[in-house]
Amino acid sequence: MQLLNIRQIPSAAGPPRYRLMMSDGQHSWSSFLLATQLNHLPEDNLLVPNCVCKVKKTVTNTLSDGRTVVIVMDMDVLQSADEIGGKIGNPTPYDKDGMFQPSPMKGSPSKFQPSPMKGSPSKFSPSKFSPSKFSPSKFSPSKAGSSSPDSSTKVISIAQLNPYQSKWTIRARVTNKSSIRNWSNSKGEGKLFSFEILDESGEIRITAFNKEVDKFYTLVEQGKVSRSHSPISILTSSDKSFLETSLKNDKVFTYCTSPIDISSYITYYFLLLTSFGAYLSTYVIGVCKSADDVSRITTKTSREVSKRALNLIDTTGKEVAVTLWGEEAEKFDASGQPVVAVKGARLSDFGGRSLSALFSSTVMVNPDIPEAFRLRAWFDREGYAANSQSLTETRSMGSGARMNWKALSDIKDEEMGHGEKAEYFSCVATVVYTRKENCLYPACPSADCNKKVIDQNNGLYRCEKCNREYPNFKYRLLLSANLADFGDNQWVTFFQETAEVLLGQSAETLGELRETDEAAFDRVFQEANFTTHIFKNRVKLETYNDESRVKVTVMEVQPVDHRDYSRRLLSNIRRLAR
DNA sequence: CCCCCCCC
Repeated sequence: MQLLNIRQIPSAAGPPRYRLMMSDGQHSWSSFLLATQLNHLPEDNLLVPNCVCKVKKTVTNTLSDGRTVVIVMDMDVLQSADEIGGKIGNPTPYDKDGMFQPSPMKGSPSKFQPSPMKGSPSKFSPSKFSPSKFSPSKFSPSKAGSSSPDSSTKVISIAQLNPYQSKWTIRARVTNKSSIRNWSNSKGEGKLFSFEILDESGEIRITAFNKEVDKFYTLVEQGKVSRSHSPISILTSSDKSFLETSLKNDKVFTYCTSPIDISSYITYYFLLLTSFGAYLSTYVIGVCKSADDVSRITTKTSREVSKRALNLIDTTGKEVAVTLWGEEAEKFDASGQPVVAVKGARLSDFGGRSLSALFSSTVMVNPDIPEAFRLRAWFDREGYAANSQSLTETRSMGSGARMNWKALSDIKDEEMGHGEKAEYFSCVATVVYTRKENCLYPACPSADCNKKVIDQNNGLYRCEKCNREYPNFKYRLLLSANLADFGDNQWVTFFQETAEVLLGQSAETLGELRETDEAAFDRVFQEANFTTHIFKNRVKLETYNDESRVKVTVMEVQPVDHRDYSRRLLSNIRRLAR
């Protein structure tokens, strides 16, 4: 097995894990290595991309979503990376900016089986990994002029690119090479071409300007021919943008002699698991649980553009907002909660963590890849009901996204509202009684005062709060009603706005009806009876004259999404059946 | 160094 890629999987609980991408030249597979097992590898500093490993012991776990995870319990490193990749890599441990911290050398050479091919044993002596080797001076720009990929260069995957590593090597395959383009503007003129490189973790665009066009254009053309699984190695320094990095004159661009198979498609990682760390470019796949309506915004340069945010959720229970732009935002159809894969979205820190699709991003709806089918199955079975934790905080969330679903019996059983603060919950319930008597009261007509006015019986109405009399009043609703669900019933109060939604009439209309057409007035209440809604409520224990009672106020009335409701019920059944 | 992708 050849180790193609190693990356640490952050986890809140339990030991850190490393995700290994292995290949035997024909197929590749991924597995996990527990950090505790790393310590059992005497030469774990050699466990770097491109090394050859012998996997000796594995255990297999089946996750709740049906996926099988292979955990490597014991393995040997048989060949170092530089023996395989020739000039590409050396057995260099990742530094702190990589994912992988070398543990102190415990040098048990007996376990390490040196390759019979070549390479002096001294190469693997502890001194090779002495701290001085990784001192900052080694990575200083002055050293960057070196024309061959020196041994200090880390071989990393594209997805591991981050702004804190100054020097790295990527083994990748060239795709999408452009032709040479000339430009001319106020800042000057020149020529450029760009191409993309791809490895098992991701893609990145590289641009060459002017002199570098002359130097690299032909070379990269050859890289394109290497589609037949002969990846190239690129050594370059990072510049400020990792999404589009450029080739520098003094950097080397060579071919890899080893027959490593880098496939032509991208593996979509379930990056929602993490908070994305330092990654700038992301490859995510998730179920589009919800999406905003498309909206038009005006940019700083006063251009109008369409945007739409999607909320993607994955099996980790994490959720993240991805913003689409322009035509992509307009034509996106969120119906049916499709699986969406986004290639190369930019990570933004808006709302904590959010993603923004770029010009160069690809958005795929229901892509034909195994991960998409797994996600679909997971979501339809249980994911829809998962209480996802969003990495993106938006203002509209708060009460909106987080539903505290309760049955009416829970109000008593859980003594809701007995604490210092009011509690909020949502329920699906049916109106079984509306108390139409005294549901309307004459209120102060001034804008923000809703105080009940006193009829002075002289055509004037007095407001105690405003301390003045008015020739008119406005009707306001204060409706008492009884809600029931399968287990209990509960008296609740609707104020103006929620009562109007429930009754489907404005307070003003109702006031008129009550005076002019009592039958029609009654009908409004009859029609509201035995209707079922989602009610969002506030519960608080209130005390009047030594008597305490729980008061439930309806804050919002919404129609029932039966699909969502049914799924939640099914999920509850499954949970309770365990 | 070209293009750039935006807003809350």
